[in-house]
Amino acid sequence: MIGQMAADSIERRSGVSLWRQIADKILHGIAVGDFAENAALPPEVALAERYGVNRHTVRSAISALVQEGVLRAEQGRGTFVLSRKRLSYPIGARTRFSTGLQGQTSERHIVLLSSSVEPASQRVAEGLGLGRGAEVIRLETRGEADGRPVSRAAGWFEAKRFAGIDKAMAETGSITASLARFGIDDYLRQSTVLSARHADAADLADLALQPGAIVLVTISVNVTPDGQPVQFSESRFPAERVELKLSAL
Amino acid sequence: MIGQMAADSIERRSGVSLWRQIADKILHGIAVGDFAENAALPPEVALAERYGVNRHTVRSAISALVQEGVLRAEQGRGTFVLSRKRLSYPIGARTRFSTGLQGQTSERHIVLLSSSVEPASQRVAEGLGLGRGAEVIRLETRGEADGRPVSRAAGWFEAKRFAGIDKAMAETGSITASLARFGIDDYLRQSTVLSARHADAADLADLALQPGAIVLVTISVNVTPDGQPVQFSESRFPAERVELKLSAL
DNA sequence: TATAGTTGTCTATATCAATAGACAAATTTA
DNA sequence: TAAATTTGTCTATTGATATAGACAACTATA
Repeated sequence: MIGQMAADSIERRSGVSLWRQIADKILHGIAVGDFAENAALPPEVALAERYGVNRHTVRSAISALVQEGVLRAEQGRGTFVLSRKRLSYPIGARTRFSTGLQGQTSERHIVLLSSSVEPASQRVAEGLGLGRGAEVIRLETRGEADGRPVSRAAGWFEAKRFAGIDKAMAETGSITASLARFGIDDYLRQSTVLSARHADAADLADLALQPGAIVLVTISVNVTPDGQPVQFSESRFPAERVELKLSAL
Repeated sequence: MIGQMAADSIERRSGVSLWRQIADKILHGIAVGDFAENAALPPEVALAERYGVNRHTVRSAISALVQEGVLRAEQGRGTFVLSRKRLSYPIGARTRFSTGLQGQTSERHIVLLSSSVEPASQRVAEGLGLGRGAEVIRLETRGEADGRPVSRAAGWFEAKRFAGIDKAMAETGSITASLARFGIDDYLRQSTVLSARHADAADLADLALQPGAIVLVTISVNVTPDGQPVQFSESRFPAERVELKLSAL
């Protein structure tokens, strides 16, 4: 009934090239299970017919994905799917990076990219319940799982209360552990706003993405159990590697 | 510290044309407040310099956005921002279309696009706790607010139990009201999985989007208060018009 | 009424994206 | 070994993208 079979939803003159659209389709196909992992992709001619384009266009798409490390092409044999399943990142009342990915990866950790002190912007001040321009500490971090970047986040904390959290973060590699040093042994997610956009230059660099990739963006506020704001943050997830699982919270 | 100033993160040879990237940037600028609503955009030459491209490239981006109804260009005067803010669609334990958008729009409703009976696919069967291939009713709907499409959803219901829900839906224009006819006066969201991708042909048509647009995708299961699965659904939201607000649930 | 600032249109050129066809190179199968 | 299948490379052509420059048309302002 639904889902046209062949010549499947390719848009011309859209500002997005056909090879990029087909690369995205293949990625989606892998994520959804149409193309099994470690198995061969259909041959180039078959894909070309399926999507209603020239074989060379399919080749462009494939070569981009080979470049990204998703596929491996072998002359005479076929093209094989390498990439792992998308991680399912749970978001709930007690959202924690490491515990959330337990069972899906053998290893994960957070890297502190940079830290700085700055006056709070409008939205940060609102989120943390501070006066406009109050000093805040900003931590730029990257989450990695099995060696692949899976998130990139900026977190803001009131500078007065959390002086030294950058050091704690560098040492522990954990937000939860760092906050514990300031007497916060539990915190809850108060709000989360979600959107999506194309990756910008910084995303591409930090998340090892190819131009045109999509990132999921969450903006959230964490509070203590009695409702006191602790952390305002904006996180970016590469849509091709991560999906967000909104758990009952 | 962060965010380069000029020649700001435009990617060449990415498979996404420069005019499309700049159009996306302008949309983002409007959403974030860099470009105020009802005010003039910077002149074309200024934008061209800012993004490090030719004036004609900026013009292509602007003309696409004029086509989308986001901007209005007036010869001799300038180019003006028309579009409304993105709607904030709340997702929580009791996610309801109409009540969720109350206060943000003066009018909203759901249109039933089509309905059919089909054997349950793997994921639908799992979501509803049915045997593979059990008959399910599928409702294709579109959510509209103030005359603009803001969502597009497919919902699946066990055919045996909800025979006639398509008629109920057509008459009431509400999932909640339709389920009430089957004795379900409350239901909760059990799970939600979120992802994002480029809009496909059907999305473009049903949501009145331009090629290259991004859609947020949620896959969710609704259950009765005692945990009995009622509805499995996949919803698509145009990222340029809607953000998802994950409320405490 | 000039003048400056802005969008609109035109021509020209170079590069990227997509199609088309032919054949080579490597692998698997009969 | 021979044939069939599949990826890799090459040439050629067309249309979309992007740059460049010049000037027209319209608006607001000094």
